[in-house]
Amino acid sequence: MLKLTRKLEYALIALRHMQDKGDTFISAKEIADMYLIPQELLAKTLQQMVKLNYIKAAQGPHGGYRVRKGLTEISMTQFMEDLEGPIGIVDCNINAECIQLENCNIRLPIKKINSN
Amino acid sequence: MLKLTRKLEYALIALRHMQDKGDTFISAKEIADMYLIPQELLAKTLQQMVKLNYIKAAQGPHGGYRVRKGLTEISMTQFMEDLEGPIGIVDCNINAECIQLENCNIRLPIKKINSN
DNA sequence: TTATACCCGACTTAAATAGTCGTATTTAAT
DNA sequence: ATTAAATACGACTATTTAAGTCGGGTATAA
Repeated sequence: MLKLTRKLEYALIALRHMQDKGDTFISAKEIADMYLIPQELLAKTLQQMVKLNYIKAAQGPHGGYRVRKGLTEISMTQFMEDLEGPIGIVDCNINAECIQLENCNIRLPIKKINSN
Repeated sequence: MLKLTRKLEYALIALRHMQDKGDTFISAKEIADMYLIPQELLAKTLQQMVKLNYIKAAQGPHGGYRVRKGLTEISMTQFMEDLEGPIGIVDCNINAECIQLENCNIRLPIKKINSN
């Protein structure tokens, strides 16, 4: 069982909920209450999703969030990476600081796996 | 970039090293020194791998570890799960305690993803 | 009998996730 | 104008998980 982070889980729940509601703006509070999610945390996540242009926000009373118009399919992997940063099989390819570059015997195999 | 845990990384390095050495027993210390890995941690991981029957151990002087005879291909996913426990996309299917069972709107979608 | 190495559990430290709080800003409604 | 409901955002704390350490035990070759 690959563990989704809570954040991601909340994001998915909220996203789905918003999709069901169409154009209507839904407040973070409303979603948090409905699914028993910590409101502040959800709010922060939603704000992040706004920046990522997955959803739109409206401020003020009766404000809230709704999915961005034109958003149809979301790639799960993309969504995960957007919210949590890059996912891959070890960062030894990026991390040039690795002290065992010379010795490392798994770089090539890993590289192959990563590109799959 | 999916992050491997260090443990897994160390396990792979060690495994590969042992593969190169064939039948010869290699001590945890030797591997740890060569790849600058914390010895105790590596040792524990190797012990785990023994239990999982990936490798064999020999005690006493000139003892150490070598890959189990007959071990040819290793499934990466299997290996990961063996060392780190089950990997999946959220444990809401297992976790019957979940307080939002009723409301949850992502269970079915997740279920689909998990089985992929 | 000694030194080397595995075995194993308990412990500590460090890092990442999760969650909270305070304050500012926007805006609809009165 | 004022108020109340909402987002925006950064700083903080708490919790959980991963990483690493330590101490005592057992096996065995020399």
